[in-house]
Amino acid sequence: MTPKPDAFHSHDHRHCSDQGLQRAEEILQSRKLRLTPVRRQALQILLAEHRALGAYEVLERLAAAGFGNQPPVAYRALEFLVEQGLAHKVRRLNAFAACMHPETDHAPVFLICRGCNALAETPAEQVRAALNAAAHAAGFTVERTSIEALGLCPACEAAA
Amino acid sequence: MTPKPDAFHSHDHRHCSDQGLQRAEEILQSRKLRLTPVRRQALQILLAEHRALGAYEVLERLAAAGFGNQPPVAYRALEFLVEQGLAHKVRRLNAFAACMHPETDHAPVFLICRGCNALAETPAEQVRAALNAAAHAAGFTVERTSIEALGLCPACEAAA
DNA sequence: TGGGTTATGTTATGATATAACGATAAATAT
DNA sequence: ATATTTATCGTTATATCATAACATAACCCA
Ligand SMILES: [Zn+2]
Ligand SMILES: [Zn+2]
Ligand SMILES: [Zn+2]
Ligand SMILES: [Zn+2]
Repeated sequence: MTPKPDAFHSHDHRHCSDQGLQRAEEILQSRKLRLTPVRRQALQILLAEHRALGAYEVLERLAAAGFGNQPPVAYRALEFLVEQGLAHKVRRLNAFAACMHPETDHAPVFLICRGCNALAETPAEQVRAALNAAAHAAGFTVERTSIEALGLCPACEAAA
Repeated sequence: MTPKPDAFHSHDHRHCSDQGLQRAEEILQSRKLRLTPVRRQALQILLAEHRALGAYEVLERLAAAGFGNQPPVAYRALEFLVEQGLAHKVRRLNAFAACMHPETDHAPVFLICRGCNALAETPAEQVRAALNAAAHAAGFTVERTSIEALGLCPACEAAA
């Protein structure tokens, strides 16, 4: 079978980026929230790469684009994007990544390549279902999850 | 059915703690590695509670027990314990917890109560299997995982 | 246009983590 | 036993990640 285009396979990335922005606009409009210039720029910065960026990395680029250059500038924009499900925090990396399907599937499962730093958000209903089942067996009520795998993407695995 | 005794249910905790230390000794002896005084004390500090402790929290207690009081003292001991599978890092909390079954089941799945900070390590073969399957479908080779759920333990849920 | 609300810039500080180096203790090899 | 090597520990310094607090500016809606 043909592999789906994802972070691990070359693809027309302009498409990811443009579509990401467009969806964000729609989503926020429907929620009557504002995609202000900093937020928009922060999202574009994240969308520009299929990898997670540290807050200070985002900050540098925001500053280069004419915005403030103090940490809260980046953290606030990122916090907003995360709250709205337009970005996620990758806990293993203390870093942030744009969400690749902001409308559905909102508890992300990440695959992080330690070779090239590529980050893929994989649909994983079943992983969440299994986690919910395990939690339920312990009488635990799940509110948020972090599910992340570190390893090698196909290309880096082949190279190794 | 009767709930298993775990972090979320009252139990003879002395047992957890004593057994944890004893297993650690056996495991390290079999690997010809040393459970030095700082390492032993760090493990006891983690074993004392069914919750995750920040490195600086551990450091305070190490210092109070007569060890050095600079960050590397704690970080080194914790790093060793984590490498040996005797403790885990809880990424959502940037904190560390003793492993509750150091011999088996070595990719932990954590349930973190946001009400009382209790932390349970739950056996979750199926969660890992599902994650491995999802990764495999993307051609990704999994090396390490972080699987964590934040929510409410039975007691806190009942209280809410 | 006034007045509440939301968002941004800025200063300062807090929290988490590691690099580097010298001193000490333990294991190993004569 | 003593020398040599290796692992561990203490300490200083610094890097990295994150937020509190407050002033200013933009937006929104009477
Ligand atoms: Zn997502
Ligand atoms: Zn890769
Ligand atoms: Zn216990
Ligand atoms: Zn609880």
